[in-house]
Amino acid sequence: MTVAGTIAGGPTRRQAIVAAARTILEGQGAEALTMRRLGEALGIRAPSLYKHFPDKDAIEMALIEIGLREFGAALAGALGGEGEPLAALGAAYRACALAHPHLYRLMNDRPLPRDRLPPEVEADAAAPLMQVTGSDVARSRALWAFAHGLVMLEMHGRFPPGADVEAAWQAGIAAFVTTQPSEANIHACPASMEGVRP
Amino acid sequence: MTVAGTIAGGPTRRQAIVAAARTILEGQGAEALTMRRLGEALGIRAPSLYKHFPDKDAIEMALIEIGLREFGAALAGALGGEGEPLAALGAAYRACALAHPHLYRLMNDRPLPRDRLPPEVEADAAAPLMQVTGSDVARSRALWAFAHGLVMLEMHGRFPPGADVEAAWQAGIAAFVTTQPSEANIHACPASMEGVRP
DNA sequence: GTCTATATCAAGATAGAC
DNA sequence: GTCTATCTTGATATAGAC
Repeated sequence: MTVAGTIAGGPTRRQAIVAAARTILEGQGAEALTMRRLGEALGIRAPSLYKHFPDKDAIEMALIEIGLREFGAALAGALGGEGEPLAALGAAYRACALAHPHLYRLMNDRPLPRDRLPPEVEADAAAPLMQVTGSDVARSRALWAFAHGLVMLEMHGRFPPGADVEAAWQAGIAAFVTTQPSEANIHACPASMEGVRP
Repeated sequence: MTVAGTIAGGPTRRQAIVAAARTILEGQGAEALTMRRLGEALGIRAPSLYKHFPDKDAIEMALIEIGLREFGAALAGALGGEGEPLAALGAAYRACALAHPHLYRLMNDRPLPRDRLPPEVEADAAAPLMQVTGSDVARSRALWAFAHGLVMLEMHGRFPPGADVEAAWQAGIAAFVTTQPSEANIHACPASMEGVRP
């Protein structure tokens, strides 16, 4: 009964490969994640990796899946505390993205190959964004766009040195808070939300 | 008196190269813009290009400069008409970006090498974003982030097929309109705005 | 200003032995 | 499951002749 990655007794070879891939990605960026370097980090040759993954994309997809799960969990956790939910969500989004910029870009700054991803992963990651708007899809998408755009601009250094990025976050969050449809909806979670993604 | 690109009598060789580079970029994407293909499009060999530009980056910078000028002009034009300025600006931003997605990404989805760009170009392109908020820098940055984020998500197909992206634009624009500091400021253009970029 | 020839480097992936 | 050897492809850029 050795289903890959599900039993105790040390990490699977696959898991070790994914862990090493993540270290390279987060430390040196997506361009540095090559099959040769990945093999080197594991003490094996690049061709050996193909005994565990069919191609490089499969390794990247494993990273994307992990990233989406962690990111979604962090956002969900931010909604658990007290304080303005929108502000808390925004702060968590920013902190999480900036803490893992290369992983964030791998997840969110390119087309998502949905057919190579377990079906619930994407919607689960997006659930907190739906929750905070009371499942107002258009507002969730607008909010996601704001957060994603600000994170990307900040990552790429598109604001002048010394710019008050925090003030920009507050200005945007304030805009979305002010137009909230109703307080009552904020924590509502209709059954129809399952499977919905922004 | 044949200053490059400033006199009548047909395009400079440099200009022809940039024009061909733009055609490739817009038609096939940034990855397709290689020195070999660019030479091929012009009927010459790749090494000959180095007689006109020091390296590939210089050609890309020329494209970025053109793109920023055109984009800024389009945004400024959108503010000239009647109707809600924020809505007009948003619509122009989206239309312009989606009409030239590869050029847009070259301009906005990566770090901007400011030292290889004439100093006024970036601020000029951003001026309409400053104008529409009455030079509220934080709000301008938040607005830019929203527009940039939504455009990027749409370009990458991050919304489900059939998603109402237009509704997301309206939801975001509505949020920013509602929190406008004051109607009077919208068309104000203080002298201190020159050189300011979001 | 264009050419040919070449340097340099690096990527993903496969074949087949062990 | 790992290895070596190799295929295939493609990139930027330079040297030097014409």
